[in-house]
Amino acid sequence: MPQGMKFNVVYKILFQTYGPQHWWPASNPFEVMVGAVLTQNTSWSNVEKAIVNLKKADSLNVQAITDASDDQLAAWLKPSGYFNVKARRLRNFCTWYLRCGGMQGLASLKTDILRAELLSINGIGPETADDILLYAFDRPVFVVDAYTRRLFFRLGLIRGGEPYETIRQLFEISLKQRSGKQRAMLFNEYHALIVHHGKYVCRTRPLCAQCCLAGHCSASTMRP
DNA sequence: ACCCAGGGTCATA
DNA sequence: TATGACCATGGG
Repeated sequence: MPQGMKFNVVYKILFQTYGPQHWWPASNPFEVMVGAVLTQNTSWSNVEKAIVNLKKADSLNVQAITDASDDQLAAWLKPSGYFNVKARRLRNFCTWYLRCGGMQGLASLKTDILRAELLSINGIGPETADDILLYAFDRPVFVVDAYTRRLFFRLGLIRGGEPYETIRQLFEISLKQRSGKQRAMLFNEYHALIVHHGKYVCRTRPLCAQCCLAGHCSASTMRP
């Protein structure tokens, strides 16, 4: 079987195993963007606590975050870790968001331009930018994260150490034959499935057969 | 007590 | 280009 075809097969198996995931877990695009920054190298359960803090203060919006003091912002973000860094990154993001005219102005940009704009923000790297492009703007961009690298290394479809951009393009080239909207929907579900699967496999055995696909490993720390 | 999590920046070679 | 230090909380 051609290598490119295997990326389609893996999707099929994941979907048949776990079913649709309804991602991103957020109620609106701005909340997606905030969550994308807060979840950098951080478990989602910790991010949720910070999101709750912002909501309780009625501050999960550009204006409130922009108006808040550094100390106040850091206090809300505390449970998500790296709170001083993330407070600065969230502020950088909000400044950019307002300068670009909010969702209205940003939605009118072509994907390449929007991606370059996001990457110009200090604190927004490739994965965070792609989370935002895919889950807040419905753009057909594939998100590559640590789970993606681990799974596809185990499946023998990548070497694991490739640059982010190399792996992203591998997915986007292999997953073709669809319209932009259909691609966005596929990429959305695919990444969500990879993360879901990744939470239930072990991370200690580099080439654990149980962790490749279908079936959970006895060495997993998080069994369903 | 230790390991890790839905990364990114910056300094250094 | 490619490593390494650093950021910090909460759950297993």
